Amino acid sequence: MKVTINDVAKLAGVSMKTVSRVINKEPSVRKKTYDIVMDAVNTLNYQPNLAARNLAGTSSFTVGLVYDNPNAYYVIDMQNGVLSRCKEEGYELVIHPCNYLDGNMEEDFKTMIKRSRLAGLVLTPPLSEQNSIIDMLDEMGIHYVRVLSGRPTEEDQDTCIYVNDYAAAYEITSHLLSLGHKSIGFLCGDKEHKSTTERLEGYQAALKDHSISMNDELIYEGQYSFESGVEGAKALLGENNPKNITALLGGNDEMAAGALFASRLMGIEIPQQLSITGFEDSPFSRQTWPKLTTAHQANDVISQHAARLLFRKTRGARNQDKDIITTFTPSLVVRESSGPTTA
Amino acid sequence: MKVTINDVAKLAGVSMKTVSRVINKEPSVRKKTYDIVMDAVNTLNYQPNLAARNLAGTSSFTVGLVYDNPNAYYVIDMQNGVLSRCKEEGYELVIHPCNYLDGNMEEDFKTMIKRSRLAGLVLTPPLSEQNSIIDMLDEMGIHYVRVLSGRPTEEDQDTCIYVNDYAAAYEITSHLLSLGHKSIGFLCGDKEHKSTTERLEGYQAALKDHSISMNDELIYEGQYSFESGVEGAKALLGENNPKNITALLGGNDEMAAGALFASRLMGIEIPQQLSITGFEDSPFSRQTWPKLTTAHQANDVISQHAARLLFRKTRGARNQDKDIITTFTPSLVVRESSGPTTA
DNA sequence: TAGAACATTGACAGCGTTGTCATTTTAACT
DNA sequence: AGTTAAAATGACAACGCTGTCAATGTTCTA
Repeated sequence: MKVTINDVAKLAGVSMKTVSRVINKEPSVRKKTYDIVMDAVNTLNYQPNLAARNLAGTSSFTVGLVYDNPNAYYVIDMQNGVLSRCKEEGYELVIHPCNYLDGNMEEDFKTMIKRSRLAGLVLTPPLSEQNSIIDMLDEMGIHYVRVLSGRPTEEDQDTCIYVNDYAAAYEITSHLLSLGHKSIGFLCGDKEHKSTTERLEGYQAALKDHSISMNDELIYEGQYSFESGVEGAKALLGENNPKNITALLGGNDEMAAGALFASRLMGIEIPQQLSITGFEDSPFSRQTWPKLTTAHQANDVISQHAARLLFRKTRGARNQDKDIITTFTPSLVVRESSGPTTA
Repeated sequence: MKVTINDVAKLAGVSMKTVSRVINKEPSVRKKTYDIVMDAVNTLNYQPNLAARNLAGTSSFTVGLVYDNPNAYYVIDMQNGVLSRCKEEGYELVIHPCNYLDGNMEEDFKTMIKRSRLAGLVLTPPLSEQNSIIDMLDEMGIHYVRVLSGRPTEEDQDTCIYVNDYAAAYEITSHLLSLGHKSIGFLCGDKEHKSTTERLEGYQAALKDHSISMNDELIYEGQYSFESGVEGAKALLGENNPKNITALLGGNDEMAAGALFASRLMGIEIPQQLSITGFEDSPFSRQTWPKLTTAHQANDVISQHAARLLFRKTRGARNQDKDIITTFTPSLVVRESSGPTTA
């Protein structure tokens, strides 16, 4: 019933070490031997036992995905991406949600690592931006790949996957500008997040390039939540929209949805009286009314590349994956929540 | 740096087997010995190595969570619930998203099980309802716990956690009835899902108890998706709402949101002209406008109990967790999408 | 064609636990 | 106190694999 490396070895007529070499794709196995062994592997439908591999080897076959993110869509996408690569490479994934504010994060990490020695970690924002965590991991000698907001200029392409929020925000803002909007509000997330400052700078750069003067009063800092989107829209639009805002950039889809909600309460027609845009293209940007214009962020693809990058680091010479993309730029998706100014 | 069971044994002045007994909470360890060992465990901050335990032991310390569900909120909640129990009990979780239509599910399962022998599986709908899968698992001798839609009458309380959708639908429908609605439409999911028939029967029972005659034309079968909610509302409400529908029961929040969207397109005011209710109380039932009246389903708690049930089965005598709840009834949450009939 | 250099394979220990079974200690009886 | 049963502990192999290093095969050089 249970087939081990020995069974394969016996059937192939080689030592178990040779089978081990084959399944680990080690060099210096004759092509012919390789084929014989693979035949045996296939006829027996052999699956190497992960526990044994992790115990015996110096390297491990489990990777961790660490996140502290309230956005279910985001987490699922990241998870699926990493998982799909793991499956292909025979790794297993242990997920590790955590709460940065908990404080005992360090202990938490250590426990996780002791329990199952890890090949490496995929870190997602906002954890991936926390220097204290990075330092800790470096100190512990743990491999990791960070997914974070940034631009191609930042060249740590061995451990980072960048999401170019700057460019995406620039594009969305340009879209709004080309529609004729001049007074564009920005509902940003909290400034602790790198994505917030990146998106903000993209927004500002676009305005500048279109010779529109900046106005800090058009910027509202929230927390990337639906509620703060509601609050932000109320704050910015005020009683009678004194700032003559005709478009609102949501820091993410949730905030945009919140703004949509608030507009409704205030009796504002979207997009006739106000354009609203989101960010990320999560499923519910398609489930609002009207549907949100947003920037599509391919989280599943991003996380797949993050996993590939991790495997490349982890397995050194055995894996020279060359086609890893390390910078992703979310792309504009125009839907019904944005339109030309009527003014 | 790396502390093993031997280090603990040495410090405690006992054999490693005794330490093993202590960390596994085996009986027949003297209280005094137990304390000494635990002290050593704590001062050394010992964490048993999972790979070694899985390899050496007959039982395993990893559980699997299997799902084929497009709802990110649901999956995350289930995951977190199971994970929190795993953490407490020292288990690790491997998640296994799958696509039932893929066909090669069986192979898939077998591979997963071979790679890391599993203590057991937590199955979520719709997989948990698939008899072919259950049979397969029984045949393979794999422990599992199923989370599925059902009522207390069904008494497989050793392997099943029931979500009483029937009662919840009854309650929601009653809520609508008490508001004065008489012609209530139902946007149900596809009938393949047990939750669909359960919710449908609850709806029908409530109507019956209020002496309202049934009308199959008030029922639209969709797929639990936003889009099918849109379609359903259009179909039911038609050109001029010929059926005089004043309330619409969504099979889940997404369908309700879809119905909300469609109503908007048709210029129908919610809740003045039409009440709409959801099911599940997922985050976006709070992010629609108006917010959805729905039935709160505590998925995280449900999955925690599922995990506990699994552990009880798995560890037999060593674990006699008695406070496991095996039936959960989602509870009505009244928000702004439902109101009295104006007719 | 001998010998060196290199490529390929194998024997065996060891990874950190748990299971088995033997041994020692304690408790419970005459 | 002496015996016996039961409880508590320990010694050691085994889990299925990989790392190390030695052994064998192959190819190349002169």
